[in-house]
Amino acid sequence: MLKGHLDALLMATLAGGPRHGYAIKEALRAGSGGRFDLPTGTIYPALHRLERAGLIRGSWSVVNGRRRRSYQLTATGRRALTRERSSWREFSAAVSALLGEAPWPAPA
Amino acid sequence: MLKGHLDALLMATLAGGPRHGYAIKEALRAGSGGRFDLPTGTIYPALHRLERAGLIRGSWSVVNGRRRRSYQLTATGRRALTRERSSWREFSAAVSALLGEAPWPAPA
DNA sequence: GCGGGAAGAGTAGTATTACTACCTATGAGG
DNA sequence: CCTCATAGGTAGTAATACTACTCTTCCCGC
Repeated sequence: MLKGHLDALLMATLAGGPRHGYAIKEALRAGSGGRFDLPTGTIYPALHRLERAGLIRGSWSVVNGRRRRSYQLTATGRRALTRERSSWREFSAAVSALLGEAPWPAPA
Repeated sequence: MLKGHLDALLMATLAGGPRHGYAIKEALRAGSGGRFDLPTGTIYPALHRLERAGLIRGSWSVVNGRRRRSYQLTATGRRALTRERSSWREFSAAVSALLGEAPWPAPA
């Protein structure tokens, strides 16, 4: 369960240049040390969602007789990724603080 | 949007001792610097869910003519919180790494 | 004595999300 | 020929956090 941060991760894989869907899946798996080995049923619908939202743009090509859909970040997507990054930093800092061992004074 | 980590946060507020629902809400708001100011429509159903799952136990009391439901962690809940903490550490480390500025080599 | 806000608990219904389970096709290697 | 990896996809489901509301009591200001 990626709990709402999937979009950011997908966009992050595209920050270095276009990739096709399957390569995104592999990049996510490799980059997370195998922790995020997402089923295609998670990846593809999410990509379609991002495309509908105008954050990424896809285009068909054929490589070795296999059709591929390559995605790249749009300008909007790039801005969204920046926002997502800082929002993640804030969010994770807050959660980490709250989850820390001793932040909760004994209630009155 | 707390994206699946709400349960862990709720349980964390109870790690220092029992609290009633509204106090949990306030603790979360204060402890997050106002970032997690959750509506009661998020808090209460989540507490009921945790209670049904046996992770927390609630009991009614009356203070100043107002009825209160105080919750405390069960033994199971305490173990679950420990697991959630380490799962969060793993998860957030992985996401932070993937979201970092330069982890994505230009695709072939 | 009255209105409004804070304390306190709750429900109903909704939108989104990531999931399982499936289907299709090609190329390479045994 | 068969299977695996590559590559893309859909349908349907369960869970989750949300909005929007209800109900009550206490306290403070006017």
